[in-house]
Amino acid sequence: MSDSKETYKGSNFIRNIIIKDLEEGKNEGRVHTRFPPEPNGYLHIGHAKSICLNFGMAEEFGGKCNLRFDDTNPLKEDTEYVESIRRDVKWLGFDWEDREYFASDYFGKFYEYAVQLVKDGYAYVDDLTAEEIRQYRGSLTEAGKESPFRNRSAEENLGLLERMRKGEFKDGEKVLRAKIDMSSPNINMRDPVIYRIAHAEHHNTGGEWCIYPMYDFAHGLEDSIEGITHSLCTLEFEDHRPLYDWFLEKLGVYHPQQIEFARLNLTNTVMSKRKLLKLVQDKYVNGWDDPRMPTIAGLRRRGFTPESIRMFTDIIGVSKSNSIIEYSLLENCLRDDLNKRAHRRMAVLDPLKMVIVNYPEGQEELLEAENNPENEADGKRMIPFGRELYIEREDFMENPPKKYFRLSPGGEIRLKHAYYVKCVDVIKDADGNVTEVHCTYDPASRGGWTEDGRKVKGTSHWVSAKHAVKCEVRMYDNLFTKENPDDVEEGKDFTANINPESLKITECWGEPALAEAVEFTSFQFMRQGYFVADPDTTKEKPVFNRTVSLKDSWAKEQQKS
RNA sequence: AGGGGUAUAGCCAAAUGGUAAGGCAGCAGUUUUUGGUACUGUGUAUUGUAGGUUCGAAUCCUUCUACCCCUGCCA
Repeated sequence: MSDSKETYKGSNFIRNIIIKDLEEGKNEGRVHTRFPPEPNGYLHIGHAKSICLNFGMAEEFGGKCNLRFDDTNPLKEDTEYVESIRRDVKWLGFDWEDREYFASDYFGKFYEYAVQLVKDGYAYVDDLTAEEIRQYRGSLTEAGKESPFRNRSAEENLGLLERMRKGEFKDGEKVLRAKIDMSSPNINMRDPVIYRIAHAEHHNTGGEWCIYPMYDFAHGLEDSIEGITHSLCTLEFEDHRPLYDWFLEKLGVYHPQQIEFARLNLTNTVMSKRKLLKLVQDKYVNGWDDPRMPTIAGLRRRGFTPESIRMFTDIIGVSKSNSIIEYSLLENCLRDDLNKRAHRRMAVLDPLKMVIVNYPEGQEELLEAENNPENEADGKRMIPFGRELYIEREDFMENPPKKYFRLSPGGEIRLKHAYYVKCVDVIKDADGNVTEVHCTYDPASRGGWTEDGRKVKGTSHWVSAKHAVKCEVRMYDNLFTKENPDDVEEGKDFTANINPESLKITECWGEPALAEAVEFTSFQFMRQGYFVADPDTTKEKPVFNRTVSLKDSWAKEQQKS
């Protein structure tokens, strides 16, 4: 799974650290990572970066990578998300074998740790309200002040904690806090809450608990419990690290090494779970797997392949500087992969009728076409040809500009896999719009080639009018018009930048084989782009999503003038 | 003087004191039965700024600047 992929992998600071650790014999030569999502939303391309990094490092150094659900907040989590996360990680091509864990597996252990902290005088039960705790915390520039409940005895705290656990208090009535330093310049160290009361059903533990650990308490400890050697996380947790270190040290347990890296940002894309949730809930898109979403499920439905996403994460590298990757780089990786694998088909999106005037009426023939010029093993198929065809409207111009080498009056082009045709007449309607082009074909050019070495520069795709199947085509574009979707006027949010033309539903006329397309199969519609059969597809009504267009140097050429 | 980070070409990014890799984009070509693909060539980078140390600095020291993150009983 990693031959050509290797060439994209550059050096990065995390790999360098691991190599050094290995050389120094740390962790008995083990490399053990983990991917720790909270099951409160669908995974997106940013998570893919983390997944590829964590599983990739483990694989590269003969180590292991756990899948662990960080489900410490029952109010936000759901098994629907657990299932989608499993599916997405698997689809990306990674295997956590039997190492699927949940933070909730460790609730008992966390509680013991909390008791130990209380006994050792490192944690206390606080009666302050949430609002009061906030006020007592101080600000970025001012120290906080200590809670009046901060100096309760260990015995009293122990009793209170036990009663919290038994459900004797209401939500928010009390919390357990770490006793650290209310004047620390690092706000995370100002006696952070480590347990809160929530009489809520947990997706995994049901009604067993009514107190739940905070992420900051759980995270370092679960890594410790699992024997994680390299705990890779994003930059915003950098100043939480001293807190994790504090718990680990006070509890005297195994200490994983946390290394922070920069999140992935993409142009014309929002990545935060909050914003993605809003897009789904407010119906700006049709669900988490809408092909315009940067979710793994969305990308999959759009026609992305796991290989292309992995190639992308290899190419972009890993560092600590905030960066924004051009979306086109992702598309490039996709094209690169699909070019090698997608079978070619012909489909006409904007049809113009072509009549081959010297082709006998009623005659039909089958012409041979390779499925993929990049791979002979993909075989061939037969395509019906007849007197009446459809070609792409933009492949004909009555008064062509310079450098245009498609069809024009008197000109000759090649119909891909078929014949050379010469335009002999143009039919128009009353308004002067071209409705048909009449051509003659050269029978000696069968297959799209002649022995006389004649130069025919233009090649058009086509479809037999009689045999073509009508398909629905969903043309997707960026969901946001601006590179930075958050670039909005005062008082507006990112939804103001949603591209009103991010989805255009239209139809195309495809060669007959397209009616048989199986969902999630990608094709290159020749000279157009890559398209994938949507799950909505049926034999009666095939449905394709445009994954990405082909590069179009002619369009670029035209833009210059 | 709150704390923590980051600055290398349009976008990423390597280089750990030895004289600035690579990819993408752009530009110019070659090949081509996809204006696709493939291939070739192509960048005066004052390495954010100003100093310093050194035979030698993107790397070490100091100054300044810009940007990102942190005041959830979210993760």
